[in-house]
Amino acid sequence: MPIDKKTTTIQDVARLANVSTATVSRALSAPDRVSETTRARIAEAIRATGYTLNQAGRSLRQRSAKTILVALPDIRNPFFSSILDAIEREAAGRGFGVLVLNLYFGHETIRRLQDFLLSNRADGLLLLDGSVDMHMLRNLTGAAGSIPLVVACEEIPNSGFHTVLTDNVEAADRATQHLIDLGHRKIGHLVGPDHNIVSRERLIGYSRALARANLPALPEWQLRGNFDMESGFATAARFMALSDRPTAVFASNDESAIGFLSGLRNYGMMCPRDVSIVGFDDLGVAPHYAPPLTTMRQPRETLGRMAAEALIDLVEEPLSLSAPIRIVLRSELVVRESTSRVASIVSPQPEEIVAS
Amino acid sequence: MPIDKKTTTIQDVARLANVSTATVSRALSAPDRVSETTRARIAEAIRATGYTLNQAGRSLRQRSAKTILVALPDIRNPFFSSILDAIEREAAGRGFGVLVLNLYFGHETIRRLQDFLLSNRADGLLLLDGSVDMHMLRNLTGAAGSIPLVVACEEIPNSGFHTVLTDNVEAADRATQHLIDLGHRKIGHLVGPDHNIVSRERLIGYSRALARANLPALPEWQLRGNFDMESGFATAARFMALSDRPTAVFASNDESAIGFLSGLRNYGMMCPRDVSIVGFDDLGVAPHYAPPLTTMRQPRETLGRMAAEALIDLVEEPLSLSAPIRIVLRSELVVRESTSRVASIVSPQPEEIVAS
DNA sequence: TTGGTTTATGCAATCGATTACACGCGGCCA
DNA sequence: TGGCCGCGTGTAATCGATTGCATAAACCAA
Repeated sequence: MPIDKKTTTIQDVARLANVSTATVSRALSAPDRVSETTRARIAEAIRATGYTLNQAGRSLRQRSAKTILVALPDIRNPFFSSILDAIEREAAGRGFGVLVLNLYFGHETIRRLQDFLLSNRADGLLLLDGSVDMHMLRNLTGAAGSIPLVVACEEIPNSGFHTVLTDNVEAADRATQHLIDLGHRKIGHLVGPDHNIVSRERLIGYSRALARANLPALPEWQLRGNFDMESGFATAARFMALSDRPTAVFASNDESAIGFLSGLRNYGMMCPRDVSIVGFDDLGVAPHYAPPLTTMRQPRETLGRMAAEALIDLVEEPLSLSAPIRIVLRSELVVRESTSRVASIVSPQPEEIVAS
Repeated sequence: MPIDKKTTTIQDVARLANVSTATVSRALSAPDRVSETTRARIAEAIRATGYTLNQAGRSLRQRSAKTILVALPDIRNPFFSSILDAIEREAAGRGFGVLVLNLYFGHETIRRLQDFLLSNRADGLLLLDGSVDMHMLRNLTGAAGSIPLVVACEEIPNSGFHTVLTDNVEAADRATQHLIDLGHRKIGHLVGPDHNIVSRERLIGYSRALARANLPALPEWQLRGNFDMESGFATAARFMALSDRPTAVFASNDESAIGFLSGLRNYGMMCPRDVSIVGFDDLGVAPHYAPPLTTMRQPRETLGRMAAEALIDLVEEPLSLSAPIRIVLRSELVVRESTSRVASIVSPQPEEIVAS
């Protein structure tokens, strides 16, 4: 029960154990350089004083904070938060702390990023967003002696940064192919935000699958959205307004798929009876939605873990001047009930109900 | 474009501006104690050298890290992650960093908490979990000169800690009352984990509403679960096995409600036709579920923000030896389509389909 | 003009831990 | 026996910023 008025320092331990502070320090960070008996005496003194190391002192001297900075566009998004979770676990296992930073963009955010990195509060940056300006990043991490950086989830093309991601083109292709395999010939796509790399890649994969199967790729079947439920919901109205409607839709993520289905219900459209839909991400709710969602599952935990691993490796072993790391993970198609074989040609038309 | 081989320190700035380091330091932290002209010279020197402050140095001297530690049971849970989001915003606005820590419990976790707090890496603890041992916490934060602590979301009864939460009993009462108002007389409850305070409080609110309305409170209508979708799903089977089934259910959170509904569908039960259900939390998916979920919306953003505010106030103004802060927020009932008036006495029974 | 106050700045100690260098000692080999 | 090695330890400098105290200059009131 060491209730200390003032913090106990390494000095206190040294005094009690009758050694110098240097020896105490060594006993902690390089135990084999200290004799058995001294080590025991120090251990006892530490217990007696209730000493805990002051990280600020160590950081100052060693120029490392045992902390990584994770910058992400939206913590609330379950996709990111589960990656963050995996990152935290990995970091914890290796004795690193995790600072989180919301990226809203604008100058303020960049300044904050800079502050954290250049002020020795974090030893490396794990970036879960590809839309940060590449040159700015290079300036930031290149300055002040090369701060380790790993970009995860999204890619910054031609940047040469270390990257851990999934192959979105290939996965989108496979998702679309699944619909093709079910006999669908008219396949739409809920596109993500314009500027977003991931959304562009998924569009490419979708187009590639259609092209390979010689299927029509009508521009009006590419319904633009924003990766969130609200925009998926809004998209449903535009979908219903189409004169020639797809029988299946590949949504660029689960959230937009869910919003879309929610919107379609207001028109009396049933999934998969009237429209098959395949999503992306396999959110927690996907297996319990109505209907359970067919979706591409990204290995989120693996992704977060490997990204954290890579970053911490870089932090601990800064000698890596070799080629940039590039880890590409494979997503897995999870077939549930939101996709089915295309209905016979003369399927019953849904009642046309006005949206609420 | 200050590409620095070695970090630039306050010394470099001082040299260039022809002043002492003391003056540079003051120019940064107490600008009004430095003359107009000197300040300008220093500002210029800072720009020229690309100086950024070394937080480790400052922390060491000032014994404060400008960082708070947020400890939570599960980052992936959208409920927590949106609170975390609000916390981060508030902290960012006040110049504080946010360290996150997953609590898995067991000795390891406690040790990590301790490390962070006692090592000067964090100035205060924001705890989003009521199940941490109170005495241990008091030891931790009481030792080493009183580390500020705010408990949010959940309460640690009789602990006297500063707390920000919602009134779960009252909200659960109101949710149940909503079902009563719709004419339901047989109302079940998906109970959360036993040891969890929140889940206990919601059970109390449920019971209170039933008692007030003189409605039966059969023990077998309290279906135990775990706050997650899987357990909600599993609960559906037990529900179906009941000889006398409730016509409405108050679920202790949205996730279990969703899992439960998902399970019920396998038995051909329709919501709200056969069972009305009200959830808790208003997760993002709630308005877009099928059916859209009636639920109690907790003011998550407000809660996170206020908790962060309170904690940072305490960190910055440690003189508060007054009464513990206690902020109780009110939740809001959001009525959607998962609840409806009770069906007429002789409602058509659902086909009994075997669960898949 | 004088004594006192304010303002702007510098000097140097300090925060707590790490680590380069040095030293003493025992053992080993030639 | 002398020289060398390596182990265990201590001494003291160091990391970068802050701050108590001192001082000089400027200002003001009498």
